[in-house]
Amino acid sequence: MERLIFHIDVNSAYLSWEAAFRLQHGEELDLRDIPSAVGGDEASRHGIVLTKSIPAKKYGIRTGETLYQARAKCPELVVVPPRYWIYMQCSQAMHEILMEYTPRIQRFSVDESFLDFSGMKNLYGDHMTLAEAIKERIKKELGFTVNIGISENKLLAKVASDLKKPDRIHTLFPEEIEKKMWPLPVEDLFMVGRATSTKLHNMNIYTIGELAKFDPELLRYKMKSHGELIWRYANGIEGSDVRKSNHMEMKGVGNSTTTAFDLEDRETACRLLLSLCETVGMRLRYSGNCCRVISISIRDNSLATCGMQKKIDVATDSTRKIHETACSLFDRLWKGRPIRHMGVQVTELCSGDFFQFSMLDSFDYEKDKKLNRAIDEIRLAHGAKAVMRSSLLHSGLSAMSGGVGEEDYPLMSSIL
DNA sequence: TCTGGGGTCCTAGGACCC
DNA sequence: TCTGGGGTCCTAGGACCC
Repeated sequence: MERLIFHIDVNSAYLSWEAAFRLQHGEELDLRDIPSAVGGDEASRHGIVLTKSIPAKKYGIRTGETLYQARAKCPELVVVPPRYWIYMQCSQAMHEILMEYTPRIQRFSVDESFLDFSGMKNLYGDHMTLAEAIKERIKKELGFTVNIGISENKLLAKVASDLKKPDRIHTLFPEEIEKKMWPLPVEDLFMVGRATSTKLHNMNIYTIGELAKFDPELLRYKMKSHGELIWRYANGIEGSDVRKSNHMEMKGVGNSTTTAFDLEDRETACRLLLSLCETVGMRLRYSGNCCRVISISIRDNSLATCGMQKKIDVATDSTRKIHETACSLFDRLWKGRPIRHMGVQVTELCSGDFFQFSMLDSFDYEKDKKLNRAIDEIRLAHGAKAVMRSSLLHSGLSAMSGGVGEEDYPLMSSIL
């Protein structure tokens, strides 16, 4: 059957949402019209550009660079802090509009979705008219613009939505590949990042077209399966389904944070690990999973990162068990350098729906399970700060660490 | 070019088994 | 004891995405 895939991409998502929210609340200035950026707090060492406005882009400001560097390029840059709960609501509101058009939606990220309109021609007619209707409705009802890419598969639709911004609709059907996609620089291709583009340049490949016409055997030899993958992408070959993502099939859960100041002693480090483990443990239980592998990562003040993982004998969803393992990993991994950043990840998930028991462990699983469940319920109802480990009191660390920088961030909002 | 946080997948080396 | 080979598991690290 002939396939018809849309890729919807919010233009400068965080910044657009921030701007729309401010306008709705009486602010005169539209952040999208001036050089502006959403950025983290520099005092706590989170000072990077998360999203920039189109006028800011004209100054050469790039996502991910430090606010210090950004201001060097544009001294009058207006920087606003992120407010993630607003973005979640905007994302959800857009999703609800999209759902009116088709249930076949894959939320690819907070600001990107794939829609499958295959075999619905009788229902919607011309794809350009349909895309126009969706785009205008989002603009009118929610106050922000999107790009829509249209093609026969997800890869081409995604490349299409990236062509020219903002507020645009592009098609990229197979017969258009040569004209619209092949002249683009290779780094514009999905899955060609910095390391790959360097390798490709060394092979004298600079455009997607040059990659498409290159010998796939040689690419395979030099870059393994990834070489073959990007060769297929360059030729527009991709066939994955638009499928609903549900959190039951997550592969892992993690939480990491950069601390406001370097950590120099084990006690404080293990307390931070506890805070991270609280978040990971709760998300893990919320997803209905247990994990079999626990890992930590440490970035020191020289920005060197290292990690270590351990496979445990019995799958667990216990915050305490995760924390015990994390601390033992820390003791093996840490060489004493001041710590800038730490993370906890759990992987190899399996259903949490079975009885955990180990003769070798005196720890009372049933008691711990009840405790975790009770704490989770209180936090869902009253927020992360409602319950706090006594060891974290007066430590300057949050009860639950998280990337949002907001103590009262509503946990597990409707998204994902 | 030195900064965030949340993910996924792949690869290579070592241990261990047959 | 040495040499050869195949398979799996575990772990560290890299690359990519948003």
